[in-house]
Amino acid sequence: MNKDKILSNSDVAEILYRMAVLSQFVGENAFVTRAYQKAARNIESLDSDIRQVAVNGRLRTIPGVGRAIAGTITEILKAGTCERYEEMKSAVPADIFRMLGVTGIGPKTVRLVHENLGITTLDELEKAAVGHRLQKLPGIGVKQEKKILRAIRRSKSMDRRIPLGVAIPIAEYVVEYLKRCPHAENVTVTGSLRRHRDTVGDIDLIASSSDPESVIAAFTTMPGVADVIGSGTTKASVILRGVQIDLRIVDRSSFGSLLQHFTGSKEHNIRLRELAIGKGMKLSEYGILDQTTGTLLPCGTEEEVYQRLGLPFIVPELREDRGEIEAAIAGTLPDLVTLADIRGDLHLHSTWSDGANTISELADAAIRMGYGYICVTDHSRSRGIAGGLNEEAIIEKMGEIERINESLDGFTVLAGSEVDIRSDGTLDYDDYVLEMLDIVIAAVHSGFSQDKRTMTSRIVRAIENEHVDILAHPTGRLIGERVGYEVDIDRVIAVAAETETAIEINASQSRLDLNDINARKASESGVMLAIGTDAHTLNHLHYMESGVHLARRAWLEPRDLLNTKSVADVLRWAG
DNA sequence: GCCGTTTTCGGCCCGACTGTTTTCAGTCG
Repeated sequence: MNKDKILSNSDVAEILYRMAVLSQFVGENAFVTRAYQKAARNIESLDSDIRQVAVNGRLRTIPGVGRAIAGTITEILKAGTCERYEEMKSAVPADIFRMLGVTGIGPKTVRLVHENLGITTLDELEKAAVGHRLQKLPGIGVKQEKKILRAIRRSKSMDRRIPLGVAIPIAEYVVEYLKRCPHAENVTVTGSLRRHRDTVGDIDLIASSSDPESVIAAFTTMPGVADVIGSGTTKASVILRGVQIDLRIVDRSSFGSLLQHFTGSKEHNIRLRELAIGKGMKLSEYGILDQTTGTLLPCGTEEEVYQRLGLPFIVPELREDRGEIEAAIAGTLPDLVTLADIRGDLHLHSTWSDGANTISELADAAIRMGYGYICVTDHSRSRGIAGGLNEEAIIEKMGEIERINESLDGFTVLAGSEVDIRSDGTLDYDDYVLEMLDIVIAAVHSGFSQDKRTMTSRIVRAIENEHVDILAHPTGRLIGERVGYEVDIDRVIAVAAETETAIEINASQSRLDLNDINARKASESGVMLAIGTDAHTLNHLHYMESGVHLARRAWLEPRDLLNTKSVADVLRWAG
């Protein structure tokens, strides 16, 4: 790591996560690993800047940070690394993180092949498996060697995380298929997909059945299954269209317990189990065991699980151990926004630029969705490739919007634009044009390779323009395609709070930008958020649902979002 | 390595599957 780099919370967390991995390898006990992970997670979701916390001497007020880790953090902030980290790194194979990234290969296996065969990279491990050198090692046989080889080849051909646009249709296909099995009941999506994370690692499904084996058999022989990774009497995993799908089956009486368990997150469940122990209970996917009487109480519903632990129900989107359990205990869980609270869509493209539908068609669709308004935000003049409008065209477009509004009752089309932020931070229209528009969305669409400092001041300059109402897709990421430009998002959030500029939650399944953590940070900093679908065709309007789920993961309530307000209030807000 | 209205030492979430060392370790979620 560059010594001169200013470290963020996530940089520090990243090193601690790596230390957690390395600690497993150098033979520390498992609780050391957990301690590093816990500290890393709490630093990652910390509201304040870790540098400031360190300066104030308050590192040990962070949960999971004790004397040793506080010292480690201080060292990292000063030097960009720490002695213990470097020491552990030098004792392990160079390619350790890639090897451990392969499902089925853990620290014990890596250590075994390193010590016995001198293997340091994933490619060497693959070669050793091909040359049948692994099966001679203690604890590894012919089957284990084959399994490792298959896992390596699979991981090389697979993306690590899958965008929702890919995962959701696959999940729907499998659920529909299983529902047609005569013995499958309650087929339900769980895991990170049910928590509505922006990407998922695999797809987790559960079901109940009086004949689990027939359901497992149907699952593993389902059309499209490319590989069966494992198959037991209650659980199986397959690969379908390059995605791993896990199915787990239990008795109907403990369905709620199972649903809760497999929805996760793992961290949330660990906290719940710790809480259960404190109350003399033991929580598992089968139910809650009363330690004093030794009786197991299976929970038929998820609500029952939380109720028995003395907690209000916690919705799946919040189950990340980011303070939801403390809030549940204190009775301060947020009253989260729902799709029904959304009254309009503020980011749409029409045939005036690169959209597929006319303004009237967009308005009709929005009316059918129960909205009170939309804001049509076609591209500005520099986006030639996307049909960006020059000044004359945008004024003509405003005339059309006026005519459409005259024909509508109880619904309003707002005139907006998604205006390019030029590379120097100026906007793509003169102020007199911006002033005429109801809503101005500013967005970066070019010059992605600018360095962090330049990009940050470019965006800051744009949102300091008094006509800019919303900053669109603030990091520019495209899930699975590009990571986004370098930007100091904390600085952008701070300036947005000062200038009262809203920040967009772009609901497009390939963007979902801001993400949940930053959206929550922005809201806590006093920034208004606005969910926009960035729709280019009518079916994109339904991305609003993904945007709402993201907002819920960011702990947002209706009042935190611009597009839960009436059109009059939106216009008043935009000034 | 962290933590404490049971504990400053002795705990730390729970269970399934797989393969192999025939009673259990490694890995995963």
